[in-house]
Formats: sequence, structure tokens, C-alpha cells
Amino acid sequence: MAIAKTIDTKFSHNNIEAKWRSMWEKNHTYKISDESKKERWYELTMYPYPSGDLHVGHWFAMTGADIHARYKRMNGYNVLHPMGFDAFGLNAENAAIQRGIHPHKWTMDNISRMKKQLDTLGPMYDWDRQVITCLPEYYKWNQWFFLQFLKNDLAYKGFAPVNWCPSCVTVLANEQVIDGICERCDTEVTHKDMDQWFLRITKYADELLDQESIDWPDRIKTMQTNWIGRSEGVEFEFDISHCNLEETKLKTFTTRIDTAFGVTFVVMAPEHPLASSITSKSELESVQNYISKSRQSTEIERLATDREKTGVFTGSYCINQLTGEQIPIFIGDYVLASYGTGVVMGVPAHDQRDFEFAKKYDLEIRVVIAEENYDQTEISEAYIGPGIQINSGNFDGLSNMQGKIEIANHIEKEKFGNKKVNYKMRDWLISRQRYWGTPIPIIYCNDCGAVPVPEEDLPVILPEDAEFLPTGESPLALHEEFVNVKCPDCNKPSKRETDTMDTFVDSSWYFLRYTSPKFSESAFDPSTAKLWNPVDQYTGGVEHAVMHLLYSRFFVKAIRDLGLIDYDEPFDRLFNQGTIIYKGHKMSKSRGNVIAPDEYVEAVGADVVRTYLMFIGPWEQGGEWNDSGINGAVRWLNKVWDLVHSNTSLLPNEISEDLVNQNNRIKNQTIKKVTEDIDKFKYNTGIASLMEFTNQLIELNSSKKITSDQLRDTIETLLLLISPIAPHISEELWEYIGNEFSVHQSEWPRYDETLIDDPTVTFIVQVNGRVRDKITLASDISENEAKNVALESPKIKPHISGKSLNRVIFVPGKLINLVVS
RNA sequence: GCCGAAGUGGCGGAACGGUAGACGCGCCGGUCUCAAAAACCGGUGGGGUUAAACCCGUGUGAGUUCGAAUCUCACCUUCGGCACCA
Repeated sequence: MAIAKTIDTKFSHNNIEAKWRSMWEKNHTYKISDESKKERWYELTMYPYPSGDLHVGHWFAMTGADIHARYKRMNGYNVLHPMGFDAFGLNAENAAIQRGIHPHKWTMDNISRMKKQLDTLGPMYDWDRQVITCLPEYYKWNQWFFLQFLKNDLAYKGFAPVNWCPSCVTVLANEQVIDGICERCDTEVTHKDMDQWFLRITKYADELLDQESIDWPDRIKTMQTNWIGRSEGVEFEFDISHCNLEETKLKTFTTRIDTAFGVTFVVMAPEHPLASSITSKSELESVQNYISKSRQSTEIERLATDREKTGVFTGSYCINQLTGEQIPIFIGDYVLASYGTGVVMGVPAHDQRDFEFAKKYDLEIRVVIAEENYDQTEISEAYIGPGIQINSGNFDGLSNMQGKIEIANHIEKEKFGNKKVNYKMRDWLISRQRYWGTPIPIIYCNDCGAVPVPEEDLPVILPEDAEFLPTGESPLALHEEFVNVKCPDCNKPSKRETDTMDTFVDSSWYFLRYTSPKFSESAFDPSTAKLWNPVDQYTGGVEHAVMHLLYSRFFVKAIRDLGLIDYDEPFDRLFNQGTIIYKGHKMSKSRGNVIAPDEYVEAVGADVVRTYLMFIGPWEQGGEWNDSGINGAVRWLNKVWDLVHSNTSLLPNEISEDLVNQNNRIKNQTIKKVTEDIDKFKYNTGIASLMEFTNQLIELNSSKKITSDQLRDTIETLLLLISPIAPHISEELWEYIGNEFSVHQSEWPRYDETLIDDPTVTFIVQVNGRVRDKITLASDISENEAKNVALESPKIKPHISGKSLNRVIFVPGKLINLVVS
């Protein structure tokens, strides 16, 4: 795509940028030392997937993080701001299938291209710290963590109905299915029953709910809380001992045990293991038809909430142990197998879904919680509010809140069930039936079962010479040499696990690896990890709210319990930058609306692109790329360039004290504003005030209201303030004014609060709240004096003449409001 | 359906109880030029006026307040998240 016509920079941006990048490289300007005595700051931004080309969205994310990291560094911190690549993933494998390029080559080629592109941005990365997750030196530790998890009952293999993406040809974790659609390829997800590896994230459900100690956006915290979905209730058992099954009890889960006397039916999920066996002979055919039909329906169909509730009677009954009543058992697909016990007690009077089901199948609707003024007539919808227990045996007359407690206690005492906490979140399914990922270090032996690969045999290397067929068959499963091994325990011929790990395993601990990327004795050097972690400031997109961000929190808690680290949360602060859109849409290759930064960098330079991106709008919000908007950034940096290069020999040597103070005021105000804005990631307004500052200096220069010494000093401040945003040109100009290399190793300017306040100020004079005049007054003027001045104002007089002054509102240094009538 | 965020010039946005529209883009007029671009100067919410004054204006409607884009309530729209979780 050809870039829009831009105006030209007045400086040769390409030379300047190349010059300083090589200077920084040569001087190790951004090399990070673990030994520094300075306070440490870990500024992390989410590492990219090496998809091929860096687009403007990457630049947007990375520039914002780089600015903040540079700012922290100038404020005296030893800053770790590393970069790496999330290098395993399906795109690489699909490229192999479609174009015959090996995933390793595809990935590494992309990485080297993206690194070059990233370097043109002028970031303060120390590439010695880079992490590339597809290399054995990294994924070995995925395997090692897996083995530790296995030992500590945090990893297990389980047979379960799982999400299957027919396009990616693999299973997916629940977090990776969004509204029934595969998160990465937008294909409708189906179900399969498979034996898969899980990580026991649910063990940490309650701890993950505790977000007290982390400074994260509420939005993300809420999303995680909703995802975990804790609910307290009772597992209530119905007696089925008369059914001649192994099980004698049918377990249901409810949060409304107060309604247990209103149960008029029970519904089982179609996938429930007893669904067929509990069915009577006469109903078997219709039940099996129903089950197979519902199994064929897609996730999307099943999730539609406005769908009519359907079900089928099993011909069997269970006993409500509280009442001794016979309760009909149904199969219905509005009940989810994966939540609770997969069986629901139907209380149509107090649950809308059950109500609809009862209406459809003509089942009794028995009110057991009476709302205020309940008149015993038939109800037209379920009543879910509070009320008084009725038709509830000994519990009649209690409030349902009390009923909830006492019925639960009664059930526990009589051993009809137990109080129980349930979570919506499931364990993390990490098996993937694909090649380009970390091999799961397990060997299956006929005699010994699933045997972990001994730690000393790690890493289990992903074989290079795999065949990539478009059949969906995992290349590893076809790789004889890889598959056929000896059992580590008994030495008999055995088979390797051919599934690989979810790539979210890689990103769950990469922030630890950055602290010692070459350490070979373990996943990370405990001493340097302790030095840098947890991450002080993490930035990235909001799309990882319940995937990467949740998994990482789990990982940290899990390895803390293994004794490897001693803190609870990976990321102390989190900030989500927004998205850059173009032509009204998020940029994507398929839509053909991708802005490649390279051409703009060539045309106007990285500093301009950085500045423009940060100026578009609040970093938090993102915004629309506007082809002509970039001219504003060019003009500004041109002005800065001209200002610094302007001839100052004609400036006066002395000016009035008032002018000196005023010039100082502008400078100190700007330092304060820019400091506060960068601190809060409000780059757009920070840049705006720098533009204003530049305009003011140009004006002072041309009107000779500044001495050359003061101008030089002020320009120095300007360059320091610009340097995190436009690192190259500020370095060039820093050198030009005769300062020592490097502006990036200089201290952030301080402001003097006492120099900021203006001795005179424009007072707003209002009459009845409407602005009628503006008068310049001493900022510390008293109410009385201000009132007298205001009353004398020719602009005010007509508005108050003939009226009586009832009240005066006075805001010191700002405003006076005369209330008249 | 539930929860959350947001609605401000032609556009991106600023202000977040006290001058609405900072800063920038674009546009209009001027200077320079043979001409254009760039640069520079001026203008740029609507009405009104020779010019002022003045009136209207931050999604809609009410309210609180001396004063509301900002706080409260209701509604509309947009965007996110959740959504048969028992």
C-alpha cells in the first residue's frame, strides 16, 4: 500500500536515526546490569507472535511501553524492558502445510525480520535478554514445569468432552472458545470425548479471585471474576437406589436449596454418564434419539439462551429425600454436563428456565417461597426474589434466607447431601494435537502406564524432520523415530505422547525467563528472578484478560507452592492500551487495511511515527490512524529542529525579572504536566503540552523576550522531555547544543512548585453564574478587593444595576460570582 | 437479558464542579512565488451585529447547585464483557 503524501522533515531522519542506533549499540547504552545499585523497575509489554510483519498496532503498543520505560530510567531506576517472541503456534505449522516451509524456518525468518523492524523504532531493548519460546533451551523448562506439576498433582490426564476446532484440528481450552467460536480462527467449535492433559487451575480458584494486591483495571478483574464464576450452594442427592444401578444417589447442585420442597422434576444433561442407563426400556429409543440429536448440535446452538427448552422423559423416578416424593427424571440439553453435577433439580416456581420447561411438559409448578401479598393464584413467571417459606414442611414461615441456611444444615445432618462451592472455570486443558509446540514429556508403556520422561532426559526435542500433511494428522504421531521409545521404568518398547502443549504455557512464565534467559540449570536463576520480579508494570491488549493473564497468575501461584519463588502475583500493575483502527476497523491482513510502519519510517522517520501514534488519542483508547494527521508530528519536530538551530546571537543578555520569571514558569509548568502525563500513560496530552511549549519558545525567541542563556537552558529541558517519545532526534539535538552523550542517560528534569504559580491571574467574573467579564488580578487578591474591582467593571455594571447583591461566591485565584436578583 | 465504559466543532481529541472546544488534522483568507509546494500570519461551533453587546450550544429529558460537558435519576445510541452456570 502506498503511503499518503506527507510533508517533509527538515532533518535527514534516516541518517540521524541510523547514526544514533549504532551509537547506542556501540556504547551499550541500553545494556542492563543485574549488579546496579539503583532501584529496579521491571517494565514489561506483551511479547509478539512472530507472524511475519510488524504493523502499526505493534508500534503503538511498543512505543507506549518504551516511553514509560525510558521515563522510569531517567528517573533513576535500573529498568528491565525486555523483548522476545511467542514463537510456537499454529500459523507456523499452517505455513508449512500450505507452502512447504518448515515451521522452524518460517518462525526464525519472521523473528529476524521483525527484530529489524523493531529496531527501527529505536527501543531500549537489551537483545541479550531476548526469549524465543520455540527453542529447546526455552521449552525444555515447559516440560520441566509439567513434570513438577505432575509430581504435585497439579497436572493430570483426564477423559472428558472437550472443545474441538475442526479447522485448527486440535482441542482447545475453554478460555480459547469465545461464544462457541475458536479464538484464533473463528471456526465453530464442536465436541469430542478425548483423553487429555489438564493443569489443575481450579485448585487456585479462590486465590485467583483475590485481586486485592494487584493494581489492575477493574474491567480485567471483573472479567476474571466472572470467568472463575464462584457460586456457593448445596449438592443435594436424590435417591435412585430402586433403579438397580451401581449408583444409588443422583447428585444435583443448587444455589437455591431454600426451594428444595418445590422440586417437581429433575433434569440431566444429555452427556451425563447415567443418561442412558437410568432410562426405562420403554423410553430408551426416544431418549437415545434425543441424546444423539443434541450431541450433533453445535456449541452455538446449545448456548443460545432464547431457544425453547427441550427434553425427554426417561420413564424413571427418583426420590426427594426431604419429602419422600417421587420425582420424574428428564434429559434436557439446557442442562450443562460440565457444570455442577450435570443434573439440576427442577423448581419451576422459582427458576425461569425450569418454569418454561414445566410449562412445556405440563409439570407441576409448586410455590414454596411466597412473595409479599402472594395470593395463592397461578403464577405467570418464576418468582426468584426473597420471600417466606411455604409448602416446606418444618421450614414453613421462615424467610427464605433463613430457610437456605436451615435446610442446608438439615440436609447435611440427614446425609442427603453437602454444602458445596462450584466454579464455572474448568481445569486448563493443555493438550494440542499439533506439531509446532512443546512436546508433552510422557511415555506410554503397556505395563507401567503413563510414565514421565526422567528430568535428566529433558528436553524432549521436537524432531525437525516431520511431515506436514494437510490431513489434520499430527506430524508427531506419524514420526516413527519420535514415537517409538523404551519405557524409562521397564525398558520395554513404548510410545511417546504425541500431543504438544498449548502455547499459553510458554507465555505463563516468560517474564521469569527474561531475568536470566541463558541460565541452563533451571527455568530461571532464582537470584536474578528475585531481583527483578514481580513485574512492576505490565502493558498489553485487553484480549488476554481470561487467557494469558489468568494462566500467568495461576502459574506463579503454582510454582510458588513448588518453592521456586516467594511472591503471589506476576504483574503488580497492569495497563491496557487500546487498538489502532484504520478505515473504521481493526487492522487485519484479511481486510487489507494494514498500515505498515516501514514505509512511514522511511518517509518521515521513526520519531515522527512514534510521536504521531502517541498523539492520536489517549493510549488507553487507541484510535483511528489518519493519513494526514501524521503531518502534525512532522511539523512539530521540524519546529523543534529549527528552534534548536536558530541563531540566538541577537538575543538580549538581560531581560526584566518579570520575563525571567514568566519564562521559568512556562518551563516548570511544562515539566510538571509532562511528568504527570507520562506517569499516567496520558501521552496525547503530554505531547500537546510539549507542542505548546515549543510554540511558546519560538515566540519568545522571535520576540527576543528571552536571553540566549535562558533559551539554551530551556531547550535542554525541552529535549529531555521529548527524549522518551522521540529518542533519535532528541539525541541528535542534545549533541548539537554541545551536551555529552547521551540524553538517555541524563536525569529527568525536576520542577519547582514555587516557580509555577502566576502572581497575576485572569479572574472570571460571573453574574448569576454567567461569565460577563475577565479581569487580570493578583492571584492572592482577597474576596473583598476582588468584589470591589468586579463591581466597578463596565461590563458588569449593566448586569447588576437596579438589582440587589444577594451573595458573592469567591474562588481564590480563579473566579468571582455575583448573585443578584 | 445482565454488567461495564462511552456519546463534546468538519475530524482526532482537551477540560472532568468554575473561561467548553487545549493541542493537532482539515478547511478558508493573506504574505512569499512566474506558479505551486513548504513556511509564516490571520480565521475557523451556530445565530446575531458594520462592529459589539447578546442569545443558543457537550446524545435526549428532568433534577441538584450561585454555577453542570463534569454530580443524580430516567431514556436513546454506540462499543466492550458475560449470558440456559442451576
